[in-house]
Amino acid sequence: MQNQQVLTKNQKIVLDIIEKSSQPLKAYSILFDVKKKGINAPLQVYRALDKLVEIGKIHKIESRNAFIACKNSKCQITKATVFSICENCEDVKEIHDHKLSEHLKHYKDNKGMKYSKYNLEFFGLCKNCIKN
Amino acid sequence: MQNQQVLTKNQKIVLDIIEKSSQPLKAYSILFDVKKKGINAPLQVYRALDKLVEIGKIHKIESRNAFIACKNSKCQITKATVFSICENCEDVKEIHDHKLSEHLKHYKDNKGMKYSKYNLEFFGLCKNCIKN
DNA sequence: TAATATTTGTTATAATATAACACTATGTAA
DNA sequence: TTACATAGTGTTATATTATAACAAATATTA
Ligand SMILES: [Zn+2]
Ligand SMILES: [Zn+2]
Ligand SMILES: [Zn+2]
Ligand SMILES: [Zn+2]
Repeated sequence: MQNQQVLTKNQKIVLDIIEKSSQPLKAYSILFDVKKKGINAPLQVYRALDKLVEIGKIHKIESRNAFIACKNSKCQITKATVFSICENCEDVKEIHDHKLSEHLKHYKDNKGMKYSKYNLEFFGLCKNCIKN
Repeated sequence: MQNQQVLTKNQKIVLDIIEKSSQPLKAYSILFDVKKKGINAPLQVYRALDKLVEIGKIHKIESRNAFIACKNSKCQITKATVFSICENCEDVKEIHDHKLSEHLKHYKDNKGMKYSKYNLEFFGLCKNCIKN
């Protein structure tokens, strides 16, 4: 199974740092953090990121050019991602809503397109930022 | 009403070129095209793009860093966008599906977030690319 | 073993986007 | 009309994000 494959050294280092963060990290901030572990160049980070996205260990938040770890085994297979993003504090959370994902997974347009993947990003204000 | 406001010279030039294209355009390709009209620098393009996105005349395809004209008056207000993207030929279409957008518009998570906007991108293969 | 594919390390560079600042046009209100 | 505020412009410089190209090292498989 793809998401159980063995990771290489660089992939492990990069994944580790993303998993330790509750919030999305940017490629060059990851690079900065992993320099002490022997990763020196952007490409080394981007290559690891590409692979980790491909196997579903992390997701890219497209509107933010940032990467967050996935904690749900299901979207690793379906490539179906939903995020909520606070436009004030930039807090990002992955949403796992079975009903919503079923709805989207089975969505068919009238153009005959065959979908294999989707990405949905909700924007707004989180509970904290509404109060303040 | 916001989407009927008068556009400035640069905004018109940039909008014009995006509206003439059926497919999303990238900022620097827009810049290249509008140089003959007196726009010389990236910032002039990006400022026009920002404004046009803000008033809903165009949308940004986040996963592609590209901009496409909106032909639907409704998403100019709601900032609710859905796109289908062919991963083979890169054909992009905006989807206007009332049922889907109602479903998303009224979506509530259990975190107390208040959403004002969403962007959904479907990826797959278009009719043509499936055949070939 | 040899062949094959994948990953790595490295330098250089491409592509995307914003900061800062002086200036200009436009609208609003004394 | 003048004063002020707001938004847009033109420009140079720079920041941020991402990939090309190539040689060397490592892992996979036959
Ligand atoms: Zn996930
Ligand atoms: Zn917030
Ligand atoms: Zn639209
Ligand atoms: Zn296609």
